[in-house]
Amino acid sequence: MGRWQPDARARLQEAALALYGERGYEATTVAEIAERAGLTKRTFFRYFTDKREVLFWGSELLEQQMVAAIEAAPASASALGMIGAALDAAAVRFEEVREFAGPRHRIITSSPELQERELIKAASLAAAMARALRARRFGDTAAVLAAHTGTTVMHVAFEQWVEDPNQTAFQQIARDALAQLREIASTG
Amino acid sequence: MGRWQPDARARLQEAALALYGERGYEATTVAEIAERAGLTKRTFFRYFTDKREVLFWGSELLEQQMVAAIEAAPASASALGMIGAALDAAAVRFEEVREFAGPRHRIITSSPELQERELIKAASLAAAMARALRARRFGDTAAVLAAHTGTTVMHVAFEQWVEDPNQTAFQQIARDALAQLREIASTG
DNA sequence: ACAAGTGATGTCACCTGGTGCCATCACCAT
DNA sequence: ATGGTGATGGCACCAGGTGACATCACTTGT
Repeated sequence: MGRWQPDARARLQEAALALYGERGYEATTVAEIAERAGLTKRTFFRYFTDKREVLFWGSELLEQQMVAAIEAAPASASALGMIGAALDAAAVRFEEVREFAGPRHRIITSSPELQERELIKAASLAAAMARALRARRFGDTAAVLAAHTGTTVMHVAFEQWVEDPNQTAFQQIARDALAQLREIASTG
Repeated sequence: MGRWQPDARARLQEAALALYGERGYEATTVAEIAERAGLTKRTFFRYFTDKREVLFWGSELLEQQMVAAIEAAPASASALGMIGAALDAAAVRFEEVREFAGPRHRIITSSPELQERELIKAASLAAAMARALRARRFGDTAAVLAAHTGTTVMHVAFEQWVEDPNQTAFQQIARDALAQLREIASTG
């Protein structure tokens, strides 16, 4: 056994998720989170750049996997086809963390500050996918539009998925949403 | 003449825009902004809820005008057609403030904190447009997707517009972008 | 004309998020 | 033993943000 309790980061995440859920995000203090994890405020800020970031650890991984899906898509695929592949990749990740998705989503929804952070993560994801699409030889505007469309579809699908009593697979919900988008874009 | 200098809000906005531009957003203190406007930190926070909001005054107006455009669109229009009408309305507003658009945009681009705020304003706008589309009898998912697509197109067009040496009209750039979206959504 | 009221501002104390700097302390390599 | 090394604690400090109260010029009712 090491000289400190292991997994300080994970302990901080758990403590934060619990306290944010119990008292609300704003009513929770960083000092309280740290104390619950057996650490100090100062140490909290060594693991997370701010009070919000503790809820968004792992978003780079999702980004990487979705980008990888675009890079691996067949050359014959359209821009939105590649976005579909990226959404399939996201589905895998989401199903892995389904257990925490609900509480985490409710916390984020309850705080504008946290929604802002979620939005900028989505924007970062969109930018990464846009770069990947450009690398697949799509035009600049087309790449950006398709990428942002992808995150929009992802969010719409996510909200349906996280509140779905039937536990429908994310992949299916996302595919339906993407199909609906194609429909409204081509109609009229 | 009143007992206080008039237009406190406008003075604070000007001071903030100037200081953010000169020293950068993070290096500027609310107390400095207030001092430059001949006021106090406390008064700044009576006009703006936080240090970021001073750059986003008037976003509700844009929202209202775009929503109004959707409400006024012909019943025969498609969802994206109504979004197009909303973008035309946005174009009017943007041309009015073209003078400040460039500096303001550069400041926002330079700070993640400000980008977060801009993103949540866009999300609010999208939600408002989605409500308007639902009122026009579009389905839930279609309304949300079309609305978010609209803000995406708006942002893509805005970036091209604000940096365009030819001063092309926003309306034209936005219409082109929307047409491109329709293309990528229908191809493949 | 005088008193009471009103509304924008100032003042002050305070809390919390966030950071820089240095101390500590267990373990590890030589 | 001796000297790193790396995660942590402690402390001082700044800035954003808020609540409570004071001020002060002008307005309104009588």
